[in-house]
Amino acid sequence: MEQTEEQRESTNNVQGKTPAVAEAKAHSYDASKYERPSVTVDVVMMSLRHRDLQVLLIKRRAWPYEGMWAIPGGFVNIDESLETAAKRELQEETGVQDVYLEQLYTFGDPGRDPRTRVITVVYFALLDSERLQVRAADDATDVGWFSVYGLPPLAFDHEKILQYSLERLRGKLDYTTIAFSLLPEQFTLRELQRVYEIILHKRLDKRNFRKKILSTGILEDTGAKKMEGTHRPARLYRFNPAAEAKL
Amino acid sequence: MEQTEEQRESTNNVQGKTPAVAEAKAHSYDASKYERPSVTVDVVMMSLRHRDLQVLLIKRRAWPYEGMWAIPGGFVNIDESLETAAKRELQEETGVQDVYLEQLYTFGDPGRDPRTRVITVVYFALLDSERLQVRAADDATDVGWFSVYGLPPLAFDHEKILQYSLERLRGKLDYTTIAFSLLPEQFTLRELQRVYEIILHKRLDKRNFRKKILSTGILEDTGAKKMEGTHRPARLYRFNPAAEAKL
DNA sequence: GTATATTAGTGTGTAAAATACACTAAGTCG
DNA sequence: CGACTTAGTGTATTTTACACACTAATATAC
Repeated sequence: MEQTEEQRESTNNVQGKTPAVAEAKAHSYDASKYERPSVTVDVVMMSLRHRDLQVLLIKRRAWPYEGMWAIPGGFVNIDESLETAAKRELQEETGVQDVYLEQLYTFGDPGRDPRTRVITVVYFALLDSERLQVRAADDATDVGWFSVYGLPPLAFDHEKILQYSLERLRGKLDYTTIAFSLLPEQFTLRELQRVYEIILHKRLDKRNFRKKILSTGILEDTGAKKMEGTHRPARLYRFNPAAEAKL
Repeated sequence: MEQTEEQRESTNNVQGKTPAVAEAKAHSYDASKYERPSVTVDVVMMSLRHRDLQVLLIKRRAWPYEGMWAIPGGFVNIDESLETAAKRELQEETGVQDVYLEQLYTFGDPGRDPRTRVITVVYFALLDSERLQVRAADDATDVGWFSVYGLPPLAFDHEKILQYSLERLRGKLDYTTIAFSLLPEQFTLRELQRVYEIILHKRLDKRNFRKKILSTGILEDTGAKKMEGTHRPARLYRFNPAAEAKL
């Protein structure tokens, strides 16, 4: 579970790559032309933790980039879809299922992994902060959550990938319902606003925010209230998928 | 040049796949786990022809989907980047270079090709209509341009891919300068408006359109005029990349 | 039980952007 | 020089975005 995509890869190379090359050469073809790249799936998993947008990273224990942090990933099995592979990664790393998951981009520059040609299809997942707390104690030796606003040095081209993830997330915020996937089923308007503020990394006006969200009809008042702390309790809302189109 | 991605694939399989499987089996591993998928790049090439948004397709000459039309594509060489592979495809099919090119999406469902596992990274290209006319006579036997609004039956999941291409194109129209890549260096405002109208598939108000485009400062008056037909000549503009940010 | 602290919740006026809409200008051709 | 055709222009209206400050409801300390 703490292995990164690239660690597993090297295991694979020993078995998969060499015979193909040998066969190609035996037929006097250009070996490089018929050699197949490895295909992996990396999953950028983001969640809100401690009022911060954080990403799950894994510490590498072998060359290259030994000791650096990396986005978790693994091989795509020959008979599973890319999305299934991504869900499997997600399950292995966080134990969570049924989260928001979308394909982000495919990175495949020949030089990105010094060992062999690796094409990696990157997925992007958003995890409900509440369900995640359960596994917080699991943050043991070499798996960790990091603020996207203060990342450690990253292996491979993973910094670029996280940069791109953040851009995509921001871009989709106001014409999709992506923000809801970071919250539990019921939430207050202030909590929703905080999601937007953390992702956009700027303050929003409370009245305008509420006006805009409520006018779409995408929220449903549960009738319940959330009491925490020594102040007025807040209404709890629920996302109404029926009104999805309105955003 | 008239081969599709999948035709080439079958040639490749004979050489690449078998040895890897044999090796895996010899070690008593699950063969499917270490078998590598093929990776191809498909390129959706769109252009404006005869006041219509058209896409370049290739007719398949072999099983599966024999006789059906498909998006052109080919293998990614082991030492070339995905984008380089896409440019190579583009060059092979149209002879055109320096066009707008972006990565669209990666499709990799195990069942999408009945012969073997193929993961295809799809790129999306927009070609300047003018430069293309030169090669119009080239539309020989099994390469053809088709209106995106009246597609023939397509092989594989290619209809879905074209659908997605069109969505992406529309989505990017008004916050990028993507439309300019469908026009020659100099063009009239009416021609630009026509690009928007054809892509969005609806009429736009002439005055509002001009107001909006000109207010961004993204166009530069060349001073020249375009005279064609028996009516008032139109100003010729040029895209000003310096003002790109303003859209 | 009342004062204090803390967050929830609400409305209005102003500026900017999007939309609807019709006539004059500059060419060609007969 | 009249008829035809496309280029080019402005204004009023509606909609949307933005700026901005007070009251409401709870818990706690005294």
